[in-house]
Formats: sequence, C-alpha cells, structure tokens
Amino acid sequence: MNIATKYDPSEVEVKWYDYWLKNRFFHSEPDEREPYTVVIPPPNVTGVLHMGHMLNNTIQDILVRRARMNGKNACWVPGTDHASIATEAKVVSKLVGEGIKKTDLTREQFLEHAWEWTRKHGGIIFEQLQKLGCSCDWERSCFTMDEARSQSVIKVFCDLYEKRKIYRGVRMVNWDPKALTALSDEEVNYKEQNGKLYYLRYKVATQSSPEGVALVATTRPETIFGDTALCINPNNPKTAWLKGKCVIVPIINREIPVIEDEYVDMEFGTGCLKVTPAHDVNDYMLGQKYNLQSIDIFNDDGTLNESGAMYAGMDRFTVRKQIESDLEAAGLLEKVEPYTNKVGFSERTDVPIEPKLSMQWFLKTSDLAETALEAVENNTIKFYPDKFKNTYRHWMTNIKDWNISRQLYWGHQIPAYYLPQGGFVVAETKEEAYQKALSTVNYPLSIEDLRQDEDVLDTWFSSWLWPISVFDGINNPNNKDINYYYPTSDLVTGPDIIFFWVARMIMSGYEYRGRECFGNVYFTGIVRDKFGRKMSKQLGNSPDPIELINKYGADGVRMGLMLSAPAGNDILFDENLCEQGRNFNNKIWNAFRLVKGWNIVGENVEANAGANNYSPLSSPPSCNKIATQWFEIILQKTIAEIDDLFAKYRISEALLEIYKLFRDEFSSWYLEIIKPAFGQPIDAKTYQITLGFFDALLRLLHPFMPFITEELWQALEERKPGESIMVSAGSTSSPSDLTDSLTADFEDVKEIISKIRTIRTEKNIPVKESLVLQVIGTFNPVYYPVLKKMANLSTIEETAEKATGAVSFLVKTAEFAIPLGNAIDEKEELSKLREELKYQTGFLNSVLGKLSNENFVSKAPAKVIEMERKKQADAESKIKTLQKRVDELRVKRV
RNA sequence: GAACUGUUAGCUCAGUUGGUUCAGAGCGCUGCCUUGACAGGGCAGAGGUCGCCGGUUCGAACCCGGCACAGUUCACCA
Repeated sequence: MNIATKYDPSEVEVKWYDYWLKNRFFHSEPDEREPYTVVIPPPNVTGVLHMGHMLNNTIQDILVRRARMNGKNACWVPGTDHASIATEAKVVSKLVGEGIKKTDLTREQFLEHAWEWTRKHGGIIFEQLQKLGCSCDWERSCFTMDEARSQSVIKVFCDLYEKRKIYRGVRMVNWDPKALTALSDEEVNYKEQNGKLYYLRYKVATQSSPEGVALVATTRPETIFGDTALCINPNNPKTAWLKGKCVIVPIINREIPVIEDEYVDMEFGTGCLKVTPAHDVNDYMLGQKYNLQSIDIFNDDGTLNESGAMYAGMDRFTVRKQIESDLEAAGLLEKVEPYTNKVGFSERTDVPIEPKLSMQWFLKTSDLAETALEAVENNTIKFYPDKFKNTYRHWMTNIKDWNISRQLYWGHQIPAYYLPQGGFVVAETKEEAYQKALSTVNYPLSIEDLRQDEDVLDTWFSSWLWPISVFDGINNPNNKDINYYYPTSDLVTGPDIIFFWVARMIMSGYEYRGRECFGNVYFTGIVRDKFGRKMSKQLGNSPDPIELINKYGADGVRMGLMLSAPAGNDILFDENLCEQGRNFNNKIWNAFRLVKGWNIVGENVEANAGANNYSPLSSPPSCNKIATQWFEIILQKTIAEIDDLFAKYRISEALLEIYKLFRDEFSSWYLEIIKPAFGQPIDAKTYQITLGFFDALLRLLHPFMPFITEELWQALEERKPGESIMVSAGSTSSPSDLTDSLTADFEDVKEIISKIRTIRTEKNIPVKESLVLQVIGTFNPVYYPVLKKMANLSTIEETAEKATGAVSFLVKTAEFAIPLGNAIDEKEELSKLREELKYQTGFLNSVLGKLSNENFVSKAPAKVIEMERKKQADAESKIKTLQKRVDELRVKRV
C-alpha cells in the first residue's frame, strides 16, 4: 500500500464538500424524525469571515453534525443580515470615492447603489463557510431584506402598532452626527475621555449685586447657546444667594432664570448647573419639570445652527476650542481643569453621540420583557454558561423602550403614511393605508397624497424575528416548516449581542409563537490573540481565516479553535493550536496507513472474520485478545463521557477526550500491542475488530473534523455510492459485559511497562536489548504477553527472592525487579528507597493520625473510615517491602 | 459608583455532593531515541503553599465572612 506519509487536506476537502452537496446531505425536510434546528446568527451580507465567525460556525457545525448522526433531522438555516448602518456607511463611502454625495441622490437612486453593492459583495461569506465545512442547508438561505423577511417585518410592525406597543413621539435620543441617524441605547458605547472642565462666569442680571458672578463648571462650553436656566440645590448655602435671581449667559448675553432642584449635586464643581434641555438627558428632565424652553443649537451633522450666533456652521469640537479662547479674552473664563469623564460613542461610526430631541418610533418593551425574563429564569431557555443569566436579568428588569427608527435609506421603510392635513395611518401597503385613511378623514384624498415615513427600522427589528421568519412563520404562521422546526434547538452566539439580539428574539418568539424560540443558548467567547488583545485591523493581529485553512486544512483550524474554546471564556487564539490540529490529522492519517498496510492471515478476510480464534500466527494471540477487550471498554467509557460532556455543552473538553483516546489509548497502547512484527501478517479477527474501532473513532471525530474522517471512512471499507460518514449512525455507548477489573488491571500493566521504560532510560539500556522481569508476589499472568511485548522482556519469572543487584519497583502492593547484574548503583538505589520509605511512612502517619482521632472515627461515615483502614494496610505492606530491600542493600554494602 | 464572574503548574483551563496521596489535563519546557504508521513522531521527566487573612468542620482547592487583584455588564454629576 502506497499512501503519502503526510496528510494533504487541500484536494480532500473540496472533493468531499462537493460530494455532500451533490447528495443533498445538508438539506432537511420535515419528516417523522425528531427535528434539530439551528439558525445561523446572520453575518453582515457584505461582510467577510473573521475569526469570531470561524469559532461560532465551527461550534454550530459540530452540534449539527452530531445531531444528524444521532438520528435527528438536522436543519441548519444560513442567512445574512442587511446591517443597515454598517452597509449604508460602506455604500456612502464608496460613493464619496466616486465623487457622489448621498444628499445628491434620491432615496431610490441610493437604494439602487446599495443593492448593487449587496449583489457584488453578498454571498462571499457563504463560500467561506463552505470552505470551513459548514453543513448548512443552503437551499434555505435567507436574507433579512428578501421578500419574505421584509414582509414579515412590515407585518409585525403593523401588528404591534395595532396592539399599541409601537408608538411615535419626541424623545431625547442618541444621535449619531456622522451616520445622521438616531441610535438605540444599546448602540452607544461609553468610553473614558481625557477632557477639560471649564469654569464659566455667569454674571448676575441685577445691577445691585457688585460681585455678582455665578461660577458654572461644564465640560461642554459650546452648549451655552442652548442654556435656558441655571440650577442650584435649594439646600446649598453656598449658592443660596442666587435664589430668585437671573443670570446672563456669556457671549450671547441672554438672561436666564436661576431655578432650584435637589438633583444638583452640592459637592460637584461649583454647585451651579447650567441647564441645556435640548442637549442633555438630565437637563431635558429638568426642562420638562420646570417648563423651560428648549433651544436646539445643533444641525444634524454636529455643526452649530443659527442659535450658535457667530459660531453657526462650525463643528461642535472646533467651537469648543474657539469658545475657550473667546471666553478667556472676554474675561468670562475663570479657569480650566483637566477632567476625565465618560463620553458615549456610536458603536458603528465611533463618533461621540449627541443627545438630541427628535421624533422617533418606539417599541414598548415592558410586557414583552416580562415573559422573556421568566423563560430564562425558569430554564425554559437555558444559557451556557449560566452566568449570563445575571446579565440578562439585570438588563431585562431595567429595560427601556426601544427606539426602532433610523434615519437611513438602507432597511425596511416604516409603513406609516402621513396625511396631508396631519395625522398618519399604519398599514402593510400604501393601498391598504389609503383605504384606512379614507375612512378617517373627511376631506377628498387621493393615494398620491399619502407620504410614507422616511425612516427605516433598526436592523435588529428584523433580526429579532429570525428563528420564526426563516421558516416564514410570520407571514404564514401555520405552515409545515414552522410547525416542525420551531422552536429551534440551540443558538450559538457571542455574549456581546445578548441584548441586541438574543433577548429580543426571546421576546418576539413569545409574542408571535407563544413559546420559546430556542431551548439552549451557547455563548462563545471573544476571539483574542495569544496576548489577550482583541483582534483588530490596526494591530494587524487578526489572521485571515481562509489563509489559515489553506495552511492547516479546515479540520486543523477547526480543531485548533476548539482546543481553546471553553464556553463563555474568551479564547486566546494561537496559530500553534492549528498546527496541533493539523498534526493530529496527520496522526490519524498515519494510524490509518498502519492498519491498512497489514496483511491478513488467510486469503479470504471475510471467511476468517467469523473465526473465533485469534490466529497463533500473529504475535502472541493472547495480547490481541486482551487488547481488544480492553480497548472496547475504554471506547465505550469514553463515548459515554463524551455524551455527558455534550449534554453540558462542554465541547472543547469532549474534543480533548477524543484526542486523548485516539492518540494515547488507541495509537500508543492498542495499536502498539496488536501490531505484528515487521513483515508479519495479522489475524483476521483482530483485524476486523480493529477496523471496527477505527470506524467508531472516525464517527466520534466526524463532527469536529468532517473532512479527514470522511476521507478515511470511505477508504476503510468498500462503500456504496451515496454512502457517507456524515449520515452514518453516531457512535453510541453500549454497556459492556466485561468487568471494570480489566481496565483497572490494565492501568497496572501500563504502569509496569512505564516503570521498566524509565529504568531503561535511567540505566541507559537500549530498547532493543531484552530484559528479564521478576515478579515477587502476585500478578495476573494473563498480562505477561503484553508486558513482554511492550517492555521487550525475554522472560518473566515468578520468584520469592529477587536476584541480587536487581532494580525493583512497586506497583500497587506487588513488587517487580529487573536483574541487572552489578550494574546498579547501590548508593543511589538506597537513597531512592529511603526517600520512598520516608514518604510512605509520612503517609501512614497521617492515616494513623486520622484513625486515632476519636472525632474522626465517631463522626466520619463508615465508608470513609473503611477506606482509611485500607490505606493503612496498603501503606504498611509497602513499608514492609521497602524496609526489606533497604536492609538487603545495607547488608550487602557491609 | 453598582452588580456579576473569576484568581489552581511557565501559558490556557478542568476539578461534580467537602472525604483514596486530590492536587489534574492540553500546550510549552528538559533529557533520551535515525531502518518498518507517524520527527507534523516516540519514550521518559521536571513544574503548584489551589490569590491573601480569618471562620465552620473529625476533615476545606471546594462551604461562610473579610481583603487584594483581574475581567464583564450596567449606570453616570454638569
């Protein structure tokens, strides 16, 4: 047999992915089996794969493939998200590059560009996911702005409006002056900024006060044009003199009243707060309370408007600098201190947000949140790891209404239609809106008179319907798919979108299906570099996933990611892990080469397969019998463990278990034991059993490493066309009738072999030189052939007295010795023995200490005491043996 | 500022109901190994006062309290 010594994934991966597609193994249709449903967290339609996607989708694929092999009807729905702000920003900057301004275009023209952009860049990410091996049902691909999904969004908007859960109103919102849109609270990130605190002089308006200057501390001197009051705490003696007075706003010399409210912190700054109701949330609150005028001083793009007097048209930050020197010059600036505070930044455009009063659409969330919180609290929806329940609870109990309108073009346009003489109607289509309008107005109206709201909906207002809308369950709530696939099984996503997405899906799930949208949520960590830094373009520490796949193979990269991905912990990605993954692939590859390279005793394998005997022609038959029995047990045990780990979503641990099973138990022990001498054949029975083990191991590995496992599984035996490991039955554990004593004994066997190897290393004895092993005491002779083969022993003697000059060791309470003539260093041996003796004596003393403690004996459970007694007996026996050897050596030395 | 989570080997992490000498795994590290699957490998080995202080208990990595440090989320006073 001629197989390369190194596994080359490149051709293999393409070949099998095509094969899977051709056979439509990824496609799912409702049937009588139990469904297993996953909806992909839709990546941005024009995005490219990054390491976060790699991790997230690898986990999903592992879960989906495993469920499929376990007999479930697995359906993984892929799709993309229109990502309104991000995509619109990309299109805008692309147009800028072509010398086109967004404002020069009509809505329709802009959307044409956006669609063109989407068609050009969309779908790249799907190809990348395919390279990774993802077994998505591509025939079900969705896009949040395709027809069915758009219709769902509009329908839901209208429905919630009818239910009075959506309302329109003027509120203080987070305004993004770059994207020119309002944002929800969740889209604002607060960052610490090194700024300045300016102390401004507000002169008191009455002439009677000679030293009448109120000092006001502010971080935003440019907002003074919007000041409509000065606020003091009524209980503050330091500012009491200002009560009932008016002060003059610097530069524009407008007179504003001094008001009193306990909201003002007496300790902070000067105790005087300038109130700018149009540009600060708290000031807005004061403005409402005291009926203050609200002066908006900004244009939408963050420049000052005509209220800003001579600063009109200048950017807010330029004004801040300018006004500082102007105030200084006018003698109105008392001092400037360095100051750190937190400023809100737009998540998308990373510019400081501007609190701004504007007319927006909101979704009332309180009712929705209540049900959604309950579902997680009572574990109808389980979070892995469950620490995220706390985060979720906190948000859900403090939830505010959701601003769902965005002043953008790219997205679902709000289906509200304004009437010429005021008022509006909400309806799914313009035609419907017209009909509704006709019944409410008492003036002549044509359909052209209706003007649709210019705003679009927040992207998350479409994503929150995802688990329902991908099965068209909004438009067609009783269809076969939604009834079968909903609720979905597992959601795999990052904790960063727990509020944006997860929480809101849960809300919509209850609102529109009356039950949970998924059973389990697996939160992945953030992928960081090996130093713990976030991956970013600036740092250049974000590897290109496709390059990684080309270098290590998809299986290798998948394994590399999974080896370091405990649920919920950030993963520190290190390319070395992919190398480890690739190396493991190679290990499997070579194990396969070994097994398939053997010749089988007898010409016809099939005929021999049924034979119940391990052929004496192969190396010691009893070796093979023990090895196969032992490995069968180990395999079953590991399968059960892996089942358990998967049930707890401890996927990386499950992979590590399989890794160790294959590398240590199967390759290093099992295959080494049954391996025939060079050029010798293997008996048919052992061979068949080994192929069975290999098959089981491949099936266990398949969800993690789909490509190499398919390649080898296909080559393991003759397969029919259309067969595939991915639709074969998963390895299940079945109780073994063999007792556990075999595995326990086998661990002793390993230890004996290992100790003999250590002796070889220490005494510099070549592996090829065979040794004699003496057994003092009892050890089951059944295992002798294994010992002989693995430790290269010529003979094993059972003896009462070991040879002089033998190196001996203990395993459990049995003693073993390797006679080495005079090669042993008695002094060294003696010191080793004494060390061991000291340790055992110390141990015995601690045990005896416990046993002589009356409290322990009277209070500890009988089982524990019994165990201590056994420890005592074992230790005493060991000490006796050790003492004997020490004595022997001492006699000899004298 | 608040809440939550964490602190175990050089690194990343397991450690279930407190009970076997329970202190583990992977990686990394050290030494040895060139002809029969694999150097992308094998064999063997070294490495830890379980963050600190107290308490409960016959017994604590594990339970309780305090402290220190780190991370996450939320809030935010100009």
